[in-house]
Amino acid sequence: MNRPLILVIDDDIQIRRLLEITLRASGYEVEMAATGREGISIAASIKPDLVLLDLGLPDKSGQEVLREIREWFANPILVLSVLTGEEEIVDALDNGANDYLTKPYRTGELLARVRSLLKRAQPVGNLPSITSGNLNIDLVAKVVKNNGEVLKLTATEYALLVLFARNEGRVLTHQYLLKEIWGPGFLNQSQYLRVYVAQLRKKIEKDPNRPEIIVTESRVGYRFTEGR
Amino acid sequence: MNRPLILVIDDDIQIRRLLEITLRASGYEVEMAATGREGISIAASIKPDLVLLDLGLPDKSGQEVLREIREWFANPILVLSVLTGEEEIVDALDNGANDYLTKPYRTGELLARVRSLLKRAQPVGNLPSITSGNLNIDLVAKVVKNNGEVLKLTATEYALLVLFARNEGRVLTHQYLLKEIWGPGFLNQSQYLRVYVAQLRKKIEKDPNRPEIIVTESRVGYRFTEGR
DNA sequence: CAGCTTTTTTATAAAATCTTTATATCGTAG
DNA sequence: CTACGATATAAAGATTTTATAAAAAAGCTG
Repeated sequence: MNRPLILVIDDDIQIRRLLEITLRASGYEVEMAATGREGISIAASIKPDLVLLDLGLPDKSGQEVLREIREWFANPILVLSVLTGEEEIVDALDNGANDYLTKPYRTGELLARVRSLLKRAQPVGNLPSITSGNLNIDLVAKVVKNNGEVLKLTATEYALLVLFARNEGRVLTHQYLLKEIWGPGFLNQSQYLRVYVAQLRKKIEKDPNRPEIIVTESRVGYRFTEGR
Repeated sequence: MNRPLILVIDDDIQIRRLLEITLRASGYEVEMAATGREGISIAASIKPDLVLLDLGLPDKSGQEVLREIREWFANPILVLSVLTGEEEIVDALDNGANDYLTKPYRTGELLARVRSLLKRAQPVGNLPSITSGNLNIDLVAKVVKNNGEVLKLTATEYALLVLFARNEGRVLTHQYLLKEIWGPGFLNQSQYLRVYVAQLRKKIEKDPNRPEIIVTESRVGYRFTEGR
């Protein structure tokens, strides 16, 4: 394989230069972008193996850039953030960042993270089916089976279940779920979620009163887990 | 790895000499600076593994030096202060110091702190996860494990634990913790902090009555440490 | 349009979490 | 030793969040 191609999106020319030197010295191809907008368009044209994104961008908020790139970009994204940005980092991870570093950071650590991210083989979310515990979701036929028995789900229930199953083990926030299923205009309609989660539980849980598959994370969201 | 390089910034020649001897005898490289300005420029050129900074400097206030160095310097900074400087210490920690010692201090303690700060040269966690002692925090899934066993934490407990873990070894002031977790309007609600620290201890400490992971720094804050 | 399904809204009980209070404990200064 | 300020902790009280059924509205389909 060729030398991996890394796209650096950072508005600070100093940092950009430093990163370029460091990364090239470690055997990577490097491309640069100074703004979020530029970054998005370059990423689209060169398809880098990894994106290094500084969250403190001037034109678009780094989070927005992240979300936008993530819509079609599957390779790892490593974000840089200032030390104080606790919240920011959590948001970034929610928005699809694979890893993060806080500035100031050590060069060795940066390189190690980059290596580790690149090594990780693309899982690629294009599976024809998802199986988790007793549940099997055929994404092509759009059929869900529980212990081999076909479940009757409405379109919304199905979309929600697929979203959960694709993110097994991790907490999905109310916001995220609402945005993905109903759209960004529904961020405060958490009641929808409660209703649909209850319906799903009624159909997939052994004992809907003591849910084990879709677990509540109070004040945060829900977590889908199967197989302990 | 080489012998760690320590930069001592102190205006008192007596103390400087003493520190130099002590540190060299323990196997460290040592550089000296007598003023804040000098300290900054030396630090910039030699990139020490640790900075030992006396807050009572003549030319610039120690706090200023601290802030300035912290803009680009990522390695640990240990500050020295006189016993009465309660306020001073809190400021220093908020300005990015990793740890502090009050004069007069015992040599053994100084060396222990130095060792502990240096040891924490990130071995690089793989994914966005933090591991510290028996604790493992998966920031993506938002799962905390203690000896492999999943802990049930509320959102606030989780946020607090993450904040601690991301600043391992470092004293976090009450103010800082309150501001980060509850917001700037809660700076005087230190009781919240006590309650939640107690709850966390109950969940992660072997013996909550003799906490080893979240340690109280009376009148200042708390320190999260694992591995001594 | 009539009948069926699905989504959205409403209502209410139950659960979980946060906040406050009360009391005990600890450590230090005098 | 005593008193005081700071800390620890349980537990009560208040508030928010969640679960669920069921009614109302909206969509579909033939």
